[in-house]
Amino acid sequence: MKLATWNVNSLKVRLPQVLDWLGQHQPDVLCLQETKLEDANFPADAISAAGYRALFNGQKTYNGVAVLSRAAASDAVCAIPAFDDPQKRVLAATVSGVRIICVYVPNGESVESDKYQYKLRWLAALHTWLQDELRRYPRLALLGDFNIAPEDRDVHDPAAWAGKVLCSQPERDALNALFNLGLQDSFRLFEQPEKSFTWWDYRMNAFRRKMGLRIDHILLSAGLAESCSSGKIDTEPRKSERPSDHAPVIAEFAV
DNA sequence: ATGGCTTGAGTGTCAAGA
Repeated sequence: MKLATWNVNSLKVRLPQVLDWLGQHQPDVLCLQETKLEDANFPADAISAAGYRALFNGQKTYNGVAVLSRAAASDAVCAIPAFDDPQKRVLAATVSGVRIICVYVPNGESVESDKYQYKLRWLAALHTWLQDELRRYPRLALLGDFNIAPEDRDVHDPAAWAGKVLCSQPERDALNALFNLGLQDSFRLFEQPEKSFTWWDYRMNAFRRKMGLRIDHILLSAGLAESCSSGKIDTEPRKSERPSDHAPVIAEFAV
């Protein structure tokens, strides 16, 4: 089974690239973040014509997530239970016996911001919910834009980013708490090149200068991680005209 | 230099991203 996640930064703008990518890579599941579309405007017909079913949970202007799958998806959940949040950042569903949880973790803005406190509360609620989900679905994948670089090797300039949002210790502690539930970072199950990132600022030619962060992840429960055969980042779409600032992340495992 | 791009909303210019 091939899973992928991609923060597209507007599905309206990136739809041609997403359709092209689906055709090239043929994933079983593609999770999208920052679709920035109300559900009424979701391009369901174009996705369907490409051979994919779609679940979507969106809003105008900001946020918005979707799960595209070749096989049918069931038991969809569109929010973290018992966490009141108007922002559309979560979509869970079961595909071919695997629980897929697509997340767009809040950015946080800066460690001094109220949005940072919201991010930490959001991550604590996600952790609580995942304890339940893992009990119900031992074969589980948590995919998305986490807005957290797990370690200094996931940061182009660790000294400059030390303690800053996306790299701060409370954020890394929250991510480690997810690892402590038994989830594993599929990318780190394999030997990887140095300076492997998933996001580069649009400004200052950051992509060309390899000034990025690895903040998009595919976490696998033990049952899936043990049969994982590949974990990688596809930087090709970041080189195209009008790219998303994020690259797709891919993980494969035997079913 | 708190900027630099990109998107959406909306038609002037700002919020938000990371």
